Amino acid sequence: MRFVPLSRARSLTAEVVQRLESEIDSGALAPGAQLPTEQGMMTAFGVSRTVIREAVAALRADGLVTTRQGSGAFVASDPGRRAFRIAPEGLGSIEHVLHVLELRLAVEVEAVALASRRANKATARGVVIALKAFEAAIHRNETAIAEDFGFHLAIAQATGNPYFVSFLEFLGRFIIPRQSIRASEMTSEQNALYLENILGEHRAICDAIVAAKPEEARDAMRIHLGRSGKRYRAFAKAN
Amino acid sequence: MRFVPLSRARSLTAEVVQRLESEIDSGALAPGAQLPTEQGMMTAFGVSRTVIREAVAALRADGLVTTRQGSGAFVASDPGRRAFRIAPEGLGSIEHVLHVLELRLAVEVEAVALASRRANKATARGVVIALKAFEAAIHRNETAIAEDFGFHLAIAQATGNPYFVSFLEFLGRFIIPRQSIRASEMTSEQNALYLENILGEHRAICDAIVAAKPEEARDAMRIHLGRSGKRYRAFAKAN
DNA sequence: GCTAGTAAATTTGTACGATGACCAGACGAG
DNA sequence: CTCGTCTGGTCATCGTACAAATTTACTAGC
Repeated sequence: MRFVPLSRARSLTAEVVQRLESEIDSGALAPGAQLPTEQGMMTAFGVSRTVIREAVAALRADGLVTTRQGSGAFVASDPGRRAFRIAPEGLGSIEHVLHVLELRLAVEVEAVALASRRANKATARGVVIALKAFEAAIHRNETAIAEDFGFHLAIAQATGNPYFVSFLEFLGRFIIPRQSIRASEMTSEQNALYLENILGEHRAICDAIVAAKPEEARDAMRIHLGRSGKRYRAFAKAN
Repeated sequence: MRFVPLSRARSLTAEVVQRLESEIDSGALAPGAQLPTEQGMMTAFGVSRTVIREAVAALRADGLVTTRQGSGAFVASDPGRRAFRIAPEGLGSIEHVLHVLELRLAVEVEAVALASRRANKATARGVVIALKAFEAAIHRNETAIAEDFGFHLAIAQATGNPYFVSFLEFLGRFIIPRQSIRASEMTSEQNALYLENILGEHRAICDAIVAAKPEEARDAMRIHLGRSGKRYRAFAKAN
């Protein structure tokens, strides 16, 4: 018998947030429309002003509403502020991790092609330096997780498109923690071999970038991340 | 002369939120660590409890902290909950819009390849239906914006990877409003011609998917979105 | 009638105090 | 050592009050 968390007894604030969110999503509260006044919501939901204000503060943090003192609270007319999230609930499953990896592959394969075409001296140098840092960390017999990610980040920087950088930083939070297992579950020799493989793949990518060969870079990145997926799958099966 | 909002006169809540955010980002408050108590923060910041509670509610909505009644407020140990945002400030500039389009291209080019390989009967049918809906809207002489986006969404659905769907839905909010100009600025004939071009590109993509030819699909999508970028650039220059 | 200026009403922002629910640790009985 | 009980601390919710900003209504003047 497994005990489920028994209905959580969600807080009033969370309740109000969800109600208002669904009102906005359903279009009952159109963009630009004014929300009921705090007094109105107090009576409508039957809660205190504190709860209403915290709920509105949460929605404001999410970018769904804006408030103006003396005027009221309004549904954000700029629909852009809403955020992209990856629910951490399903992240335990192998399937979800691979799905995230697939999204990352899509972005990085294109990023490396852009980097090949557009890298200038400084950004290309950044990629080379990141590769060397990765190599040095391996030779110091470390897990080199940060350096690994740093290499990918350097590529994103070389695209000249800031969104690639921030998106990769965002996804990195989901990929990296999984990798951290590799230190605990492998012998030192296994780890070294594993990292040497990755280093070779990284080197191929780096060469393609400095040679300004987008198609080769694309292929190299696709191979690299494809193998990462295989490695993760094999690891997950082993546990 | 453009009047800037002169020092913003930010609310106390926003101030506290930013302070706490930087504390967390800098690592002064490590993941899992307990925040000061509400009383402590009240005296530390010199504000009332209302402000503190609203600030914490905002951070909680952002996923940075979790609160437990009777225990305290803690920095979220799961770093994954943080969201990916696109700041709407720079979105007026052409450059930023093209950068977003570039990110979208990366995701969609891969998505259409995955769809070609993995589409089953139902999802492939969804793509075809979306294409027909787009065509019908054009023949009804509409702007067909929703149907256009619907076609791309159907492809994302055909990948079987839910993250492609949600990410495209997220990006759609940034792309679509820009397109909406096309209705206001064009004559009916211009619009019809414009849409016929897009329809042809969509059809090529759809054909590649049902024929299960990933590489052709990739190329078709790359051409399609590449031209979208050109169209937007031309439009922006004209204004 | 129209405009400018002022006053009042409305609404959000902030402050303060009080009570209940919940949690963690101390303490003692068995 | 294990199990209740107690106690202090903390968040959740409630209520009231005032400040600040905006909107609306009104009034005087032309």
